[in-house]
Amino acid sequence: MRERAIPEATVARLPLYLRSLVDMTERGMQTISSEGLAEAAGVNSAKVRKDLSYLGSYGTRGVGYDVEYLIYQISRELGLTQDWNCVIVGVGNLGRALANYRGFGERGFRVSALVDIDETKIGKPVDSMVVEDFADLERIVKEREISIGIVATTAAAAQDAADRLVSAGVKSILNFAPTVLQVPDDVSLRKVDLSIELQILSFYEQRKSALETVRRGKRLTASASKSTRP
Amino acid sequence: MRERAIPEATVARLPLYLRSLVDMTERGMQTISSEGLAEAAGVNSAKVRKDLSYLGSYGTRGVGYDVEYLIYQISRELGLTQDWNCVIVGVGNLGRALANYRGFGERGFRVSALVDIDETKIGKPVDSMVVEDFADLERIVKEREISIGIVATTAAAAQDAADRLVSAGVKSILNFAPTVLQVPDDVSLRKVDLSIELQILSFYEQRKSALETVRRGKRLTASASKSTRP
DNA sequence: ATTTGTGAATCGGTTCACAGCG
DNA sequence: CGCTGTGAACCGATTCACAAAT
Repeated sequence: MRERAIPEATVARLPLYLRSLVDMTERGMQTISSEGLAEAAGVNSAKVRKDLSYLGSYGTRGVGYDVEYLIYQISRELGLTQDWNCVIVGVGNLGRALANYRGFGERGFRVSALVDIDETKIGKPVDSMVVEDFADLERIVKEREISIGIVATTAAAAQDAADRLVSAGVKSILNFAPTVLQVPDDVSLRKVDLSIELQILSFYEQRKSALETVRRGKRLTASASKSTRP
Repeated sequence: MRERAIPEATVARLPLYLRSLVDMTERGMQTISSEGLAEAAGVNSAKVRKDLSYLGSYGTRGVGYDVEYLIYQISRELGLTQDWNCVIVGVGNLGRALANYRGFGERGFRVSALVDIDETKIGKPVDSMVVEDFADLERIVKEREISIGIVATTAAAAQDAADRLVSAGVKSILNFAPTVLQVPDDVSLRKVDLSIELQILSFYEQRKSALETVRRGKRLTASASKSTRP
């Protein structure tokens, strides 16, 4: 390999490899095979080899990958050799939990500001920080060189939060609010949506229960569903 | 269409459509085109039509989809016509925030138990519940017919939490701990990993900064990276 | 002998484009 | 005429399988 453009699917797995590799150094391992790394990361070894080949030829045939060196290369590729300043917008239950969450400072993400619109929260301390006014977002982003915005507002407030982050120049947003956000093409947006994850689990769980019911011979009334066509 | 096997990618989007549709009824809309639903859900209309076609032919050509009817069909497909009991394992910052999170009871997910190993937490109230002993997990799962386990422990404790959930008969697990969990094939596992999401954003953010630097003519020292090969 | 790196085959999912239907 | 439903074409990602390297 050589030359740019790492597939998105690969980018999404690199942090997983990185975590496994860090665990491995902690257990004193010097080298690791694609097979071993695959097992630790919960993927298969062909995927590991192909993914790593996009970064360069960093393995040694017959031996495997040097753990330390691979950590360095993946970190560099992911931009983790520098720290990133983040702002959490919305200091409710979730915002507070995120602010308190140790171990995402762990990989160079620093929560540099907490903002909210609620006047009763502004000025109050949360985890050795003080909640600031959402109205000051632009200034805060510029002064503290914030590059990542974490949206932890209600669904209703989330689009406004995102718009303000974007106009303050933030180009990376992580959305925890249960709503679809619109952002310009040059802004990266990822979402974490608890209730969607639960609904996906529900789908497969239901399918399992249905299967179980059939297996017990209880016979599902297959289409007692045609009900109320409008 | 007809006959089973809805693609995974489609299953993952159904909750998104459902949410948009619910918003639409609240705004009094009776019917919606694939184009309109696509816009609301942040996807394209071909995808909407193909996805919905896996559920059946629920649209009307020349008109669109009946909002209420589609809500019913998607809910049924996702297994949301019944309630699901959940247990949160690990009552730290995150576990507490999840316990307090209103609006995932909203779609029929009921937090029926909070458990932890920490004796100083057991017996204490959290959001109108009392933290129970992790040791009693099997009994609690059986008694309350819990089908979904939410792992909000530390990385170190997560595999044990998952193992115990599995042996208690739980077949759906949502993992918030920053570690890869091993579960049997018949158990559905989904994960929410804050720090991985941030690392993915970091990758694209870095790429943007690099591009910006080049654009300013500052020329990136392209491979000042071959550094410390081992 | 072992394990990487990678073309080639394959798979799942997306998008196109239009026939079919209201 | 408008919008759905769907084959067909396409595309990105996964897996296979093996030659190359040590």
